[in-house]
Amino acid sequence: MNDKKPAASQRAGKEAKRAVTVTDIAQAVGVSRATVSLVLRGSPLVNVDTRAKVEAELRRQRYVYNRTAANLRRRTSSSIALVINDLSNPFFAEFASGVDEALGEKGYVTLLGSTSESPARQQAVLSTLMEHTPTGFILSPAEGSDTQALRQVLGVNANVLLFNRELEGADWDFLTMDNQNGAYLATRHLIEQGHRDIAFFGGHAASSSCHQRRIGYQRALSEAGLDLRQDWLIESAPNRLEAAARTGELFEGGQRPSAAVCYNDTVALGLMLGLTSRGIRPGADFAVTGFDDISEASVAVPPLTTLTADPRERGRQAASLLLQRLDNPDAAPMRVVAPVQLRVRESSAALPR
Amino acid sequence: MNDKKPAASQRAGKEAKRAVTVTDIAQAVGVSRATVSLVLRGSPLVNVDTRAKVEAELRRQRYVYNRTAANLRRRTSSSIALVINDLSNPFFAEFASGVDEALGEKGYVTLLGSTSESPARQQAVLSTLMEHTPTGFILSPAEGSDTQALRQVLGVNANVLLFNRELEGADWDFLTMDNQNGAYLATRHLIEQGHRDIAFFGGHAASSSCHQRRIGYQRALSEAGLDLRQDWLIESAPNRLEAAARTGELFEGGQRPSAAVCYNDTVALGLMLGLTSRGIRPGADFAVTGFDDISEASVAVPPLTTLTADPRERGRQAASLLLQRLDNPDAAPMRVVAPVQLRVRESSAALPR
DNA sequence: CTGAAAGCGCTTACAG
DNA sequence: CTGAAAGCGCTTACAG
Repeated sequence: MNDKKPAASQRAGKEAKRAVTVTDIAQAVGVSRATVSLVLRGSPLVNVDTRAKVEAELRRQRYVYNRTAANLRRRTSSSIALVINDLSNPFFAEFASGVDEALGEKGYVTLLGSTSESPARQQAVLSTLMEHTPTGFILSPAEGSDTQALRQVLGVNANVLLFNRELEGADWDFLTMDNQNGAYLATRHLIEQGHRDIAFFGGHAASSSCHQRRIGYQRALSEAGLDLRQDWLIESAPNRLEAAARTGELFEGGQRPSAAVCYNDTVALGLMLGLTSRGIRPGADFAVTGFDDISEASVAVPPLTTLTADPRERGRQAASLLLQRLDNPDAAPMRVVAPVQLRVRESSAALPR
Repeated sequence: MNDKKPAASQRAGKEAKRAVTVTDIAQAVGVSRATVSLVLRGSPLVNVDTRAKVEAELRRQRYVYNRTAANLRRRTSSSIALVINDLSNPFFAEFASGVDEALGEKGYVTLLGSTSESPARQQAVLSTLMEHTPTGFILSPAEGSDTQALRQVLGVNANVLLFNRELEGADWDFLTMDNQNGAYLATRHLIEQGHRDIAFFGGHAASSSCHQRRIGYQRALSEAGLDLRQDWLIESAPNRLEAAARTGELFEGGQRPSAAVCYNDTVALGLMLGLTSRGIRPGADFAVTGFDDISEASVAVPPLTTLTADPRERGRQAASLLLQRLDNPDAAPMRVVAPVQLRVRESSAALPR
């Protein structure tokens, strides 16, 4: 039990008006509660007339099915918990929207949780959600999550689908963008535009997605016979402010890059800010690519070349993978890599020589 | 009961591993279930030693509190339903984020629902959510919602907070941006920039927020001694595409406006697109203002002058208002107007004469 | 085809 | 301070 949290309030009214129950309906019609229950669950066993009478009474009394009670008795659940870092990130908002949509179609309700990238809050949120007995979890783990601690709070046999961030030693299902290929595509695109001095900008090297993206970047470089320079691997928290602040690090060495593959769109937008404030025009003097295709990417100045993963569709996919898992609890963990497409815009134009 | 929806799956494993219950703990320790329950709920009645033994056993068996069972018995609920049109709208995503954050702090869990602006889907979603017995609803109604139908599905004594869209004949609590004052501020700002021919562009006149905004617009005009022209009141669905398509309607009359107060940012962004495609440069040849300050507003070309309402803070406020209502079910309906601030950017520059 | 009984996991008077 | 009993609203064998 969670001892920090107070709450849980009485239903409206001093003396909570009792809701209409199967008992009320049964009495009114003159049948047993079992019969009412069978009608509710659409059993074919019930006599047509009995069914009709019960259904009429159900409507008359405006009966509302109490699914939580039914779930308790049946030892099932009709909810799924969706836990993400931050709904105000448009990528995750789209994702959440897709999850909720797909779950709703299957009769599940979505329990929401957000962690603000804090592993501690994540533990607290998951623990609270567990008390509501969701059938499963769709979790985009906070950076720095501890797999052990997660397993602890989620229990051994929980149905969990990890999204976006891989976890050391976790044997849960995992859905990820094709980070490596995405960064590869972006880098190759820049090379095709004539760039030879290309940095990789932003993200935390420790995070699995940043790691994957750097590998793709590296692969494209080496395929083109270009050297990888350690001083052009620049880390930054994935927010605009820090990215802008770290812009200078690109130009500290003797040789200066003419382009940067950025960890994601937010970082790329920050970098463009940083460039502009130095009098370097993104898209004209310096090429930039992002990752995610958030809605701001297309309206940025210049519009941002990026990789699109269709987050809403990823959400639907995540939901569907989790539901598959429910039907098949003993199957081996799945690892699904969703494809990613390059969206070329003006931020990655060829530079005049 | 909802007859369209199937679903609700067994817990993991062919034969669902029984979860650890108070009974298990009670047996292991050699006390009654009542005592375990008292320990769980932190009752001071329990002997210190007994408590310690129970708590140790709770940890040892990794007991997880089943709050849904407790809620059933106590006739309470610890969830609140949040129903919005579209999570992928950044304004609502921020709002949802604030709601969830504030509810979480009070020990509530958020049930998510989205309607895609469809009243029919809204009914279905609300009906499903009702079966999960949430304590209350935070609802941003779909356009064209039927108050009667809503009251029907939500029941008489439901705790409901309406957000953003007023509903004819509804006596639920209502939280709204200051639409009227916002549009007034935007219009006055354009007048101060030297504009005298100002249109109001976008939104459905039937929607309450559009209606309010038009009133504010009108008030600013009349204060400045400017005439209201019916042909400069142009409707458009609040999406970018339709707004862009309707751009032409601004220039059909003899006299052409030099500026437009737009229903919201999305419409303004669409209008800017429409202007550009006609060779009219927004911010240089034609001034534009929006409403909402979505994240794209600041990175648009040119950056969009708009009204900011701090949607995350509105979310927190909505949560807090609903919780107030729970404590005070018999108070009169509240009507709360949240202030709105003008954010001046380049899209509303003074035009060269 | 229908009903009586037991039970999901918890809590709450009521005794003692 | 602790336990026995009843019950939240539902469902599920089991009889008949």
